[in-house]
Amino acid sequence: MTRPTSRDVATAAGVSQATVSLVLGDKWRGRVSERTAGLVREAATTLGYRPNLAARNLRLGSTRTALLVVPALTNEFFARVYTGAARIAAEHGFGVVLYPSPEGTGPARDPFASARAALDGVIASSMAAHALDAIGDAELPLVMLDSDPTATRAAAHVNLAMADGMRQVTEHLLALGHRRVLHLASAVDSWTFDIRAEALAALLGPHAELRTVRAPLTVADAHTAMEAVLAAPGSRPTAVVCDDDILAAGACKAARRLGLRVPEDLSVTGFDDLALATAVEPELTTVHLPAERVGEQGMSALLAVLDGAPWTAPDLPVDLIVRASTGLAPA
Amino acid sequence: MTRPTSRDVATAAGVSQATVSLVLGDKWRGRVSERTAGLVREAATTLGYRPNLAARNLRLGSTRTALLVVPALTNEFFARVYTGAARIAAEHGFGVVLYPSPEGTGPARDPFASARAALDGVIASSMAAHALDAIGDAELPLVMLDSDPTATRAAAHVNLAMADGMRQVTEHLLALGHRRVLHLASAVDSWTFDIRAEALAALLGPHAELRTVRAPLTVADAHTAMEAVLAAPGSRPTAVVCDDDILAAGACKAARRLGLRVPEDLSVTGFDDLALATAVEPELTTVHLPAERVGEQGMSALLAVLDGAPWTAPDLPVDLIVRASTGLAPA
DNA sequence: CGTCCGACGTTATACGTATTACTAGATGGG
DNA sequence: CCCATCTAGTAATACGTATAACGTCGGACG
Repeated sequence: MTRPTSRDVATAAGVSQATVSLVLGDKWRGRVSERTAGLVREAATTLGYRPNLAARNLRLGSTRTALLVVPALTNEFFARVYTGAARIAAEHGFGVVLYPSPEGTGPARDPFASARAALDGVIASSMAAHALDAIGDAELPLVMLDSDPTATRAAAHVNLAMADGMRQVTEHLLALGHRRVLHLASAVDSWTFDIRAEALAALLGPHAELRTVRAPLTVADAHTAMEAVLAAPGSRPTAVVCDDDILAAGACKAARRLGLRVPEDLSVTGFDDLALATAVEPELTTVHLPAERVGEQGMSALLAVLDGAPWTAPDLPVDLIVRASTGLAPA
Repeated sequence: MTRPTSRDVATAAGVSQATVSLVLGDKWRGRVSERTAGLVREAATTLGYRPNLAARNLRLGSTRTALLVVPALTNEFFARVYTGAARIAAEHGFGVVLYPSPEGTGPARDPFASARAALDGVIASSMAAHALDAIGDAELPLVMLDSDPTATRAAAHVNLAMADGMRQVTEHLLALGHRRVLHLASAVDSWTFDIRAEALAALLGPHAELRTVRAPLTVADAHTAMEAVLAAPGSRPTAVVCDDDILAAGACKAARRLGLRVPEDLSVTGFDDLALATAVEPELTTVHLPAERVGEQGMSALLAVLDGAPWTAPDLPVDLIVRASTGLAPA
């Protein structure tokens, strides 16, 4: 009771294995009669034939499979990137396998061995720092997500207009009268975060006082970092710009714990527009990032590169969504 | 400039391809001299040799790859299940590829074709209802997560002690004096949710009044459903038991919008203990589910089944975590 | 009437690996 | 001195598929 092969189908249909392959591969225009093609298909279904992917991949020398390298799937943003990439891939008969680069801990395993499959290409987020050097030495086509276009040898880049997002945030806060701003930045070293920091500093610099505090990307860490800031003596910031909704949620909690109202006493902005942004009270003013689109474009770019076509696209637009966590600066 | 094969390594090292395979496969104890083994390894690294996984899989007739079928990765619970499964898999030289069953929309694609790889087994969540029948007809070893052990032909089951979780919730609320309880249940039809509903009704039945409202698993849906309940005339519930932290977050928002304080006026409990549970204010009293353990056990079970060993384990324990969203029933 | 051609298939082969047999030389015991 | 045993490798093969190259058999056409 082993799995039927194309040869089994062939004998069942009374034809040769090659004919089976032609029919099932849809390459029989004018090479096989309609009648025998029907016989083959019938035999295949009654036997429950499924082609052996390993054999096919070996023969074709390509697996129609891409590796997506992300820092962690528990981050909703990357789960959505995967979703987008997988959708486009499916439309083209491709698959996507994940390599969630393990957080430093443990021996740095081989992303390619762990994929357990020959790969046609790689899509990597610049935030998956741990895995990037291991990927560098591979000869595979590479698409980078959210990374410095001048710094890597990737075949294509997919970037978000992060600086523009920061511009929208800044203008929003300035219009509300805020002049003392805290940047609650990510502790992760990554190009996307650097871009935001630079943009914020440049845009806000002439008009307002800016301070920066960094925290790991968890609610609890943001909470403690923010509590320290708010409890310190001296003039408090009236607005806090966060690199991530997760940080913003922590900032809001810290404010509440210290008896400050959001947004009456303190305005808070996030980034990403995760489900979290509308789960907390007040709902977060944040910058919506089209995460699925990032995945879609990444996969599209890889497909283009595999076809030998050049690929380039403008940065994906991002949009400030004003909700309830920002308001007029307190007098 | 094509990828080097084991034969290329062989000629570079001045040995036969078989020897290369033996050395690199660590099967050369007493069959190859230490010196030539060194030569082979050296040649392999200088050439940058990587074995062709497709060829290996074809030869071995096994891919050391499992398919994980889940409803959606954007649900943090399943992202964590994946993480756990992937960790155990990696420890055994296995890989995990995902099939996030698409939500009804679109043509029901073939999970196995989309996996783009030959598979050794399948781990499926009962919540991925859309894909389950497609999986049924495959001859692959199957491990079911959170499903009725009497209803499927799975080789192994991994379940959580959901009924016990509900017991803990119920006792906690009864001890706080609650006698009018609302069950905010998931609109998804799934065994795990049925189990909870039954347990809650049975445990609470004699001691308190119970009403049930169902809502899709989003904060917004829970919000509107809950608002309808709280705004309706008649006696309000004093506690709401939610099937999921997402629903609980929506319930809290609804309460707050209507001017009710949590937990002084209304107690709310969740389920899952997602990051969301500690991101909202007040932090949610909820039932912690060991999501990573579910993935780990699922993968361990599959590995055991593949070894021909029987596998069975008690339900994974779950723990009520009392935080700030529950309190004494109002007088 | 010879030949050419289209329709319908088949035969043979290669993809890169792991593994089973086999070989050739050296060593040692009786 | 001869056979058994061990060491250090090699030759050959199969996994299941896709496809290039090759028949074969009528009928049409010059």
